[in-house]
Amino acid sequence: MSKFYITTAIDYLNAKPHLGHALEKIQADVLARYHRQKGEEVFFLTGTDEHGVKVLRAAKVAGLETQVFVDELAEEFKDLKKYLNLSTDGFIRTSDKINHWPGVLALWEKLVKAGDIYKKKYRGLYCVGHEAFVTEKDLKDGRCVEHQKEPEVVEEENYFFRLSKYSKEIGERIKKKELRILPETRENEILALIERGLEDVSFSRPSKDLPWGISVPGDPEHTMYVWCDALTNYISAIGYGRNEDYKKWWPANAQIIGKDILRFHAAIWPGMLLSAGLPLPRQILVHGFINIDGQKMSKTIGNVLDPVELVKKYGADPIRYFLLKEIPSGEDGDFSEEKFKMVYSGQLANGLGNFSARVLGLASKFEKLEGDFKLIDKAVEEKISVTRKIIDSKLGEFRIHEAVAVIDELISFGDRYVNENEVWKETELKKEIIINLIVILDNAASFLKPFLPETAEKIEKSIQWIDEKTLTVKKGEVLFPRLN
RNA sequence: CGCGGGGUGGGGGAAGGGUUACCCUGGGAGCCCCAUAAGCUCUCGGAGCAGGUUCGAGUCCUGUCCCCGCAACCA
Repeated sequence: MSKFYITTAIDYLNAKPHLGHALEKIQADVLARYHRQKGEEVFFLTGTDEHGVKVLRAAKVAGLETQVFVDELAEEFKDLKKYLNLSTDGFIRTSDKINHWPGVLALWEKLVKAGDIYKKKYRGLYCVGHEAFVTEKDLKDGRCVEHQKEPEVVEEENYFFRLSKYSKEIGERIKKKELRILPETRENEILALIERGLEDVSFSRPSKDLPWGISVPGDPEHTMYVWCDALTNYISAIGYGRNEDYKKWWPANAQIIGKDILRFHAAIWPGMLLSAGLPLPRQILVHGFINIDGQKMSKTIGNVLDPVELVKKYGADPIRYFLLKEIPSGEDGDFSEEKFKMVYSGQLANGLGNFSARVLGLASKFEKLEGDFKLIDKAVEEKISVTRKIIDSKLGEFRIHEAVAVIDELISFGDRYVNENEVWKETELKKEIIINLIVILDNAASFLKPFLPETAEKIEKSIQWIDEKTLTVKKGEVLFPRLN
């Protein structure tokens, strides 16, 4: 049995989950469920990134001890599993000293042994207000925009990782598709960046500035910076640094991330893996951002949407459906409640829900349906097999929205089939047709399972097989009640 | 300034040199009544602007206007 290891980015704990987090998790969940359905052994990982100055500050603002703060927030991210109906197998937290830290320390040592960690002096503009370095763009007339203070030039010594050494190798692996990056525009983007040559990256911060994190082995004056700390979660979670289980799962078959962190995952992370002598992930799938009513989601605008609220209001499957179908997998998309309602009533209530009710209603007129469910209409058989093929290929290309669209098309085909055959007339004589319809609905449910697990299950429960040639049907509840 | 993406019927999206530009939604007409006042058929309606390449261009090129991202060591 082949394995399929899929990860999402770990979420940074400076705020609670928003709709964008939900999108990524749901996309990953579809792939995880799909591969499970194919009979593969799947491990689906999510988690949280809990270190760094921003977390420290957010905790302070909340008036909580840092660990307490992250514990509480991490719960909210964990809860997404329940609300969004995610089939995750693991959840890793970077503050987890038992499961995560050993992997981080082991990897750091590996990089040291490879001769890729070195100390270097760094000069930068330090803003006292920020308690951090600032860059030119934070300044206006030589002063920090936020604090109206002139930054000082400060020099400090940090550990660096020799990423430059792996620049060429990473580029080649990507070009050879050993490390596949989808969609292609993202691959082009990262290749262009790599062509220019990757620079070494800073791997630590002085502990006095960053007390919340993992200390550099043998040098408590320094704390690891995010790269080695956070990226390592993908292997620490499956045992790296603790046991040999990681060899079963690594390399990841798919790592789903947002477009904002492409560089880290397609450049720094592969560099670290190469240095440590570990295989690279097979593919990186990059999603876009969700706009709300055409506007960027932002705290200042105040349009940040809470996925949990939406799920409570509309249910997990409708929200999943919208995000999967209406947001193109690798691109930016738009969410608005108005648009959501349109899709809900058009596609879910009128489409899938109504079709299901139609077919189950027609079929339930028979006490028992007997017949040869293998011997179906050529056109129906063809439609189903084409649908299956397209789903397979679309999911392989990280085009989830198109996979959903093709299932919708099958439903639409079914609706046409009902009309064209005037199935409601002389029901007895139309038994063959109804059997075909059941086959369509049954297959649609199976196709839908990774996308809308709850709905698919409801449909499947309505069709009760007695044996290969006999079934009874009971009309279930309304799948998608009308919104008003 | 630079780099990247984009401007498609009233609204939202898809396709990416080749006959009548696809889907959802909206307007109009008809069919049907099994179903969640759902379904089916027909119909209305479209490519920012200006050029160019080509037998043929939403699709390639140039210019122009507009929109949106990114600018990796963001400490």
